[in-house]
Amino acid sequence: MTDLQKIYSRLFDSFGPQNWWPADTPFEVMIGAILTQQTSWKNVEVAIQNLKDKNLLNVESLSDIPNDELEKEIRKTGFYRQKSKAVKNLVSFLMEEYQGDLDKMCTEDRQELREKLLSVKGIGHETADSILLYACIKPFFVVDAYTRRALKRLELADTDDYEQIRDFFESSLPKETTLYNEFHALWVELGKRHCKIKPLCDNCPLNDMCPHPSKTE
DNA sequence: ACCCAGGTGGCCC
DNA sequence: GGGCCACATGGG
Repeated sequence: MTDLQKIYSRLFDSFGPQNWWPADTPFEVMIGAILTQQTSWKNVEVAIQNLKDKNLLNVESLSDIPNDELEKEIRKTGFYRQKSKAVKNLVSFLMEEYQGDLDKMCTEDRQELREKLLSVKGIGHETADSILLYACIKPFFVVDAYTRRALKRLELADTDDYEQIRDFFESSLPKETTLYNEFHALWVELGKRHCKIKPLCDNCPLNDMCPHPSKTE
């Protein structure tokens, strides 16, 4: 059993299945992925509900809505001017490349699709991979800040580079979307429980795996 | 009055 | 290829 498989087992046994992404449709996943950038999910839920209440959570409406009106709906998620532009950029991309058809987007070659998503302004590595994994169900491992900090803490990775860490996961684990899905969600759950600082936390399922569990800086 | 949150892009060297 | 920085609201 590899270190990563062991960690996954510990997290799964402690926190249980996370059943991500919390959304009703793949389109909702994509918009949520942008809105949750550097923002707690609680605030994103409000914004998503605002959009749903006004029947704005679809490609056509978000294509037509003026930027300042969209900003109002998503204000609570922070960085709302940037995120509003990112959402508009994404729906423009969807319309131009796939006539607004998400299924069409997801049938494209996975590497090419990733490159295209990354070329959309406002969509970076994590957002692109979140869309690929949770909206298109393609095996890309999503790496977030929690994951990087924990890997470094556990001395399993000596880099901060996103692509290297993603490659580490993808080459160490079976290429299963359900595994990638749960694993990333479990890292986030670990982070939410404040297991990100040294020592990871009280009752953290990974504490005894830390190289220096009682080191005091 | 801090610090952090399921990041990203634009600079600079 | 890194190291800063602005971006913005809400909750502890």
